[in-house]
Amino acid sequence: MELVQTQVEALDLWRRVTVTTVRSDAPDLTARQLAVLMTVRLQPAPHTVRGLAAALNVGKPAITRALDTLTRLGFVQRRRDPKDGRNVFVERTDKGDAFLDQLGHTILTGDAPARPRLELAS
Amino acid sequence: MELVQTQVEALDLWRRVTVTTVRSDAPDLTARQLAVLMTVRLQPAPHTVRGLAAALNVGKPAITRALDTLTRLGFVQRRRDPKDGRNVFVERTDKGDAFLDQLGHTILTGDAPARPRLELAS
DNA sequence: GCTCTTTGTTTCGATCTCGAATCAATTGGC
DNA sequence: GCCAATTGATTCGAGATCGAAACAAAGAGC
Repeated sequence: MELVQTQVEALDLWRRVTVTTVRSDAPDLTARQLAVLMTVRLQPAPHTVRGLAAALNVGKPAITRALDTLTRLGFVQRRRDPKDGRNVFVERTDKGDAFLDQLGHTILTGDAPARPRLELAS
Repeated sequence: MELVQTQVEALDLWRRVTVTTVRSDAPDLTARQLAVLMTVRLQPAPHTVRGLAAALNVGKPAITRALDTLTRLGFVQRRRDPKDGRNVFVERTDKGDAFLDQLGHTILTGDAPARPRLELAS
């Protein structure tokens, strides 16, 4: 059960996932924002603004702005380094993890995200 | 040789490709722009503004703007329907195909795009 | 021929992002 | 203690994008 073998299959997988995210009501993240979010989730901690800027080859202000957006969405959180007050650690959140889990599910299965429409029902 | 099996592997594949595109000097396309470009490339022709808007579940002005950007980049081209002057067909270009081929290569291999830095050398 | 419908584009104000430069806060060297 | 270096945030003007509404052009129906 191979998910992708050829280049066309790889591109079509990317297309299906991209179209699904565009169609969904989930927030449309920039490539940079998504790269930050996934790096924080999948790469070993700790993550600093400087480190993320170096990893993504962009300026620090770009990281700060991406973190502003991701924090506003509740997908990551900032925490001051108690040892060195200049550093800011970027940490995962449950909401960010849920967003990425949904994306992973879409990549694997091609399904649109299960709609959390009834969250107020309980 | 399975490329992705688990959700974490799928997400990490997405992360590597996203980070590679962010780091590269290739134009950063919006998710919508990329969805339009891939749909034009991978789905059967013809493609109209209205059809793309329906497929991606966005308004027609959003498609027009995405086409403006993609046309400016030379990644797609517009052509009037000779049979019905109201329709605009969106067609592939060599440059758009090359961009997507590079993306497909990155997805399959994880490699950064081969730099076309020496194109003036010949 | 005239009107209604369809298709794609443009305008509008608001919001967001960008890179470069500047700023504020903290730490380290001496 | 004091000054330079480091880190992250902020400002600035320019440019891009957004959704909704208004618009222009072409075709369809009668």
